[in-house]
Amino acid sequence: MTMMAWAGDEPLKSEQVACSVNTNPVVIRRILCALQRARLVVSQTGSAGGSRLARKPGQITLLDIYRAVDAGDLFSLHRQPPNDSCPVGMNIETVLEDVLAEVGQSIERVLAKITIEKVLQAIEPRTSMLRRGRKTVS
Amino acid sequence: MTMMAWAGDEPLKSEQVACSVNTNPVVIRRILCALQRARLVVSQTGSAGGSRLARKPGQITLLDIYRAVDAGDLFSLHRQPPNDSCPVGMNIETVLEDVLAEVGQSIERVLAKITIEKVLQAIEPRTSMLRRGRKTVS
DNA sequence: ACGTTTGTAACTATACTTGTTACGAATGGT
DNA sequence: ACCATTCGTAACAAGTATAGTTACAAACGT
Repeated sequence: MTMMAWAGDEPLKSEQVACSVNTNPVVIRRILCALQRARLVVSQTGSAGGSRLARKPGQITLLDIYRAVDAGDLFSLHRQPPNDSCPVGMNIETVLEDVLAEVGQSIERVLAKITIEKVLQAIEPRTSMLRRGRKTVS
Repeated sequence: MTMMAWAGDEPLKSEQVACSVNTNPVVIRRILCALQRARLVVSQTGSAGGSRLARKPGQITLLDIYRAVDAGDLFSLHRQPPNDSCPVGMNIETVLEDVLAEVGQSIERVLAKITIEKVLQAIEPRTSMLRRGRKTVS
């Protein structure tokens, strides 16, 4: 996402992103699809195709991305349900669910505060001189 | 841990805990070992052996447990390092590390507030009448 | 001395993530 | 209209992580 913000209006090919993260283009496209479903990016097929941000970097938070990509099962409890004959196991789940909900909210509050624009600004000092389509600092 | 708090001074066998969570005793013992290294529980071998809490339930927080059990890599970045030829990928890692650190701290603040005693109290209303060694509510 | 329980290693099974290949559909350039 | 290019997606292989299992030595109480 930061790469796309950095690229501005120019659409990025999955190939380019993949190369940057040392992985396969299809892996990137899979993630891009999720981001597209969440209306965070727009993609286009064809020769001049690629993906770019659907909104300004200041309008996209890490929480948006987290929710778009997260399968929802990051925090889960038992894979095996507890034995009903145990009075503690019987009732612990609801308590733990509350805790996990609190943790989840706490995470989301942090992520909601950070926009792609901020991330971009944090790395720009080191990259601005390489940036195409911008006047260099000289 | 809540089971042990519930059991009080009586040491719990890994077999008992395993049965309650529907898993194998060895799985429990593995976790118990980590908790022991963190000085949260004490275990004893032998015929009257088992594990019990090393401190009072009010002195053990979920953060203690989280740190004892957590392998530390719950939040990690790239498994493949980014390609150095990408100016964004080159610098994004430090920024993302900061974000993850913030998220981690946020989680820990939540967990630090919750003690085993609180968890026990939250489930006690439903289990107190079954409790051995306590006078029943009648 | 004996039965019991922990601690730990070694191995298997299962699930999940990532990587890869393949191909149809959409798009823009010529 | 044709063609190279790129996305979207399915199908499959490979790799990784977790959980479960078996086995056995060491520690402990009676």
